[in-house]
Amino acid sequence: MLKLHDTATGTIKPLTLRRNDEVSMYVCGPTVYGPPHLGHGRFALSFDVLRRYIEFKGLRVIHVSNITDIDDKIIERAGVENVDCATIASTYEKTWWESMDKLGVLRPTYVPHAVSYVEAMVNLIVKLFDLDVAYELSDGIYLDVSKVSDYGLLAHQDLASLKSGARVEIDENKRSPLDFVLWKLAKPGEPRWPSPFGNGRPGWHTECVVMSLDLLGDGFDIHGGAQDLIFPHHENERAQAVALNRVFASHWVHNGWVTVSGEKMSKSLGNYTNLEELLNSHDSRAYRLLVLRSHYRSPIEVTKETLSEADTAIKRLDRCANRFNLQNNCSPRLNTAMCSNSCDITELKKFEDAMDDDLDTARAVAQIFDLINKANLAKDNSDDSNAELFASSALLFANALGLEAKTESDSIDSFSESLRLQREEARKNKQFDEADRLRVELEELGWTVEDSKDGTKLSKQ
RNA sequence: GGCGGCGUGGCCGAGUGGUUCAGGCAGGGGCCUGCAAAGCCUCGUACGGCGGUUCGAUUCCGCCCGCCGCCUCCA
Repeated sequence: MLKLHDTATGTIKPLTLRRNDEVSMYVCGPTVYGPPHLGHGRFALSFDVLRRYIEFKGLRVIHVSNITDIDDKIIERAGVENVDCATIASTYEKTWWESMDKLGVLRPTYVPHAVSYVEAMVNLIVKLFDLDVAYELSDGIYLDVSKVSDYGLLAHQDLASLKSGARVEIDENKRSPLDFVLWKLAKPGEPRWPSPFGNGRPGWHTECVVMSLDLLGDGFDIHGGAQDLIFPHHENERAQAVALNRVFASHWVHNGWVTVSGEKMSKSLGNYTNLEELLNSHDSRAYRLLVLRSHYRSPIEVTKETLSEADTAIKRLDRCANRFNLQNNCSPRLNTAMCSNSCDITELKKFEDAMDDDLDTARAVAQIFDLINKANLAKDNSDDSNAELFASSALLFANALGLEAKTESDSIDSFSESLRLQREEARKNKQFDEADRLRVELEELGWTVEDSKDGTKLSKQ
C-alpha cells in the first residue's frame, strides 16, 4: 500500500483511490514564458517517478498536466520580445517538451492548454458570481475568500493570521487582501476573450480547477505541484471548488525545491540555472539520479560537483548492464507482476517497502547500488545465477524509477578496431611496450581500454 | 508577528532508542592484472549546543544557536 504525504492533513497517509484500479493525478504544469530551470525539472521528475511507480504497481494512471499559455508573465515577455503571446507560448512550450524528453519524463495522458479552456473558465466564474461568492471591481472579478469556510486549509493558517502577515501592498478596493482575481479585464493591447463581465482573460487559479475537474472529474485522487504552489495557487483552486460545492482532490502532494547555496532557486531571484544547459553538459540521467537520491520533499542543492558524482554513479549502472548483457527495456508498462520472474522476490519486497513509504527513493537508489555490488561479487565468485538475478533486479528497479541503463555496444570505427586487434596481438606476444603505446593511442581517440581473458574491450570514455 | 522545514563522517545524502552496514563520490591499504581499467575486500569510528526522560539517545522531550522557506510572482 502506497503511503504519501498529504499537505492538507500534514500527515503521511495511505493513498485512497476513487477507483481501485486507476489513479487520477493532476500536476500543475509550467507557465511557458521562458526556458525551464532546474526547479521545473525537479517537479517534473518527482511526479514522473510517482507516476512510474504507481504504474509499476500495476495501476493505470491518468496523468493530467497543464500548459499555462496565457498569463501576465507571457504578456510581459511578448512585449519584451515584440512578438505576440501565442508565439511566446509555443516557443517555450517547445523547449519545455525538448527538456522533458531529455529527462525521460513520460508525457502526461492529457495536456490541457489554458487558452482552449477559456470558455469553460468563464462558465465557472459566472457560477461563482451567481452564488454570490464572487464580486466585481473596476478591473475584474474577484473571489470573496470569506465565503469559503475552510480557506487556509492547505496553508495551515486561518484567515486572521494570513491577513496579518500580508507582505504585498494591499489593494484597498478588494473586500479582503486575500481575495483573488478570477477574471482580468483586458487593458488596451492585451489579449482578450469575451465574457459577460467584459472582454478579458482568466486568472491563473481558475485555470487548474477547471481543467482538473473537466478531465478527471470530482474527487480525483492526487493534486500535485511544487511546494511554492501550496499558497496561494492550490489554496485558491481549492477555494473555488469548495465554493461550488464540488469535491476536489483527495490527496495533495508537493515536492521540495532546488536550492543554490542554500537559497531557493527562482526566476525572480535570478539565481536559476537553465535546465537545458545542465542537460547539455551532463549525462541526461544524472539529474534524475540526483533528484532520486534525496527525498522528494527535501530541498536539493545542485552543484557541478554533485552532478559529476551522479555522472560517475550512472556509469556504474551502465557497466553492470554491460557486464550482464541486460537489455533494459524502459517501458513504463513494466510492473511488479511482470518482473517478479526476473528479480529477487525479497529484494522486490524491500524495494516496494521503501517506495511505499512516501516514495523513499533515496533508500531505493541505495538498494539498487547495493544490488549491483552483490551482482558483481557473485559474478566474481562464479555464482552466475545469483549474479544475474541481482543484476536484473537492480536494473528493473532502476527502470521503475525511470533510470535506463545503456547497454548498446559502441560502434567501433575500423581504425580503432585495427588498433584494438594489434593490441591483442601485442599482448599475446608479451610485447607490452607496444601494447601500452596502443592503449595510449586508443585512449587519445576517446576509448576506455579494458583487458580481460576474453580479449580487449573498447568502450566510449 | 503567524506557520513550517532543516543542521549527520573529506563532500553529497539516507536512516534508527542499544550488538550488523545506508548508498554514491573522493581518499588510504589490499586482491586481481604484464601494467592498467573494471570488479571485489578493507579502513576512516559522523550525527549543531546545553539540559531532561531512559539501564542506554544521533534517534524522544525542553531550551538555545545557526540556516532556510511560506504568509496574493514563483516549479
